[in-house]
Amino acid sequence: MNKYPNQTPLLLAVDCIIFGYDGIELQILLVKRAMEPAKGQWSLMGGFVGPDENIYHAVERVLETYTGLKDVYLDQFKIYGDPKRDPIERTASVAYFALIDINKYKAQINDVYEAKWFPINEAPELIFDHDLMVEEAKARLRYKAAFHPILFELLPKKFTTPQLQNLYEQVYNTKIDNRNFLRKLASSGLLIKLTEKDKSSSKRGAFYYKLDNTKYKTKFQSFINFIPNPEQLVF
Amino acid sequence: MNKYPNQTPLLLAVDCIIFGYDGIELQILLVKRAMEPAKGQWSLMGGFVGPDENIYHAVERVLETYTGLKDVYLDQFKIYGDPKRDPIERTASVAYFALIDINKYKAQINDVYEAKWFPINEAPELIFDHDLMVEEAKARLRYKAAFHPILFELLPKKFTTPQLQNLYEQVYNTKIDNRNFLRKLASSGLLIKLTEKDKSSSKRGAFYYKLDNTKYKTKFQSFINFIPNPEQLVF
DNA sequence: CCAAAAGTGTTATCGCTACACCCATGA
DNA sequence: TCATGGGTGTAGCGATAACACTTTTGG
Repeated sequence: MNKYPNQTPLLLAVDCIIFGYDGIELQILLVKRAMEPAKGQWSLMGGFVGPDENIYHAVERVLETYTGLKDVYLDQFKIYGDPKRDPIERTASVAYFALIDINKYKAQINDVYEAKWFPINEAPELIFDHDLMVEEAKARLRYKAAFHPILFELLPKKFTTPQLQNLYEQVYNTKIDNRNFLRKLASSGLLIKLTEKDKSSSKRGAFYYKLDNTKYKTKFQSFINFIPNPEQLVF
Repeated sequence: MNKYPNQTPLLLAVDCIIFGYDGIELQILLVKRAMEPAKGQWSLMGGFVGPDENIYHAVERVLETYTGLKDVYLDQFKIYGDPKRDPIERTASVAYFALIDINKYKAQINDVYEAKWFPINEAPELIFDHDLMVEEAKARLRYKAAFHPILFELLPKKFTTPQLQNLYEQVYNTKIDNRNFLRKLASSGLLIKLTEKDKSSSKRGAFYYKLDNTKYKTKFQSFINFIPNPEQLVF
């Protein structure tokens, strides 16, 4: 077939900012880059979009390759296209943030890739513009999580409300009044209380909850304000 | 310099969904495509990202070429990358929606391009996946405008509150109680009342207002809920 | 004087925030 | 028994939504 004349093509890639939560801190998953340039330096997980492959498929493939996970929550938040961002060849990169259950990942650890979780504030310097991507991904995560219950994606099937509250506190770097938080949570109707308790972090134990998946799906589009005074959020 | 081996490059383009408001309806600006394929069919305004050109620069260039306008409100909302979306050659397209003052555009009319404003619900069928882009741009516009005062970008320097309310009603396809609307508007502090009246749409006349640009900038990041019950918005 | 659009107040409800103490348990 | 983290209630405030009539004026 004919082509458009006089146009300069470029490479298209995807990069993932993969967030996880270990019950204490928000983490990101990084990998040691396996190819030149910058081989051996820390980087986001990414890959080129293949011929005949659509972009979403490419991210899913990259994620599965590096983490073994499918059906992960993914949010395409920006494309980075500075002509000089990759010194080897012009490459535009579609950035996604992913939210995964860190425990599911652990089960799949794959030592082919040198991958490592880092607490969000202790991550090493990354190649190219990946540090910028991480910053912007964090901002977008905050923005979106202020109104949509996406942070549940970071938790295991069974979790406790203190865990959940701590997660919100980590993401927003703030203290939340736990009575108000639990009231909002209850009124959201998203949680189902289980009879079992988690005794690992206190003597009294905290009840496990699970997501009400039906309500989760129907309420996902709703704006639920889990964060006090979200006016300051940058987007 | 060396290149990445075995990667297939593609073309990168930008497409703009340009919204305008004539005081009555929300409109989009379309153009008759000047090249094959689909020459002569209606299309969004777009163009290829040049070598050594960053993406944002490309949109700005495209917008200025077609509308004569600079410094337009632009929001990059998605990249469309289906391998078959352009039948000639694989092209990924970064979609932006733009909000412009339709009067400024009129002053710049440029008959080199066959461009035409269409009421949003009376637009013709578009090429490729442009209809999908328009639908998704509308959804994003609604989403964002529910919390950020971006719709002011569609109005001329001087405007009346009935015009503004009608704009919100058009965008959300709903009736808004005007006492509540005006109260929210007043409490936002974004408007400065002028002494002049617009008599064009009523005998009594409606006061003109202008934006308080300082407050607009500081409040832009704030969430201002101009729409009752925004819970249903899709994003 | 009348039609047509602009402009104006009140009330009830709801959701949010601030705030401090008791409970359960293992060690 | 005590240290630790889990869990609970209330009151005041502010924002929202529902609701209808008066004002202005050109024709």
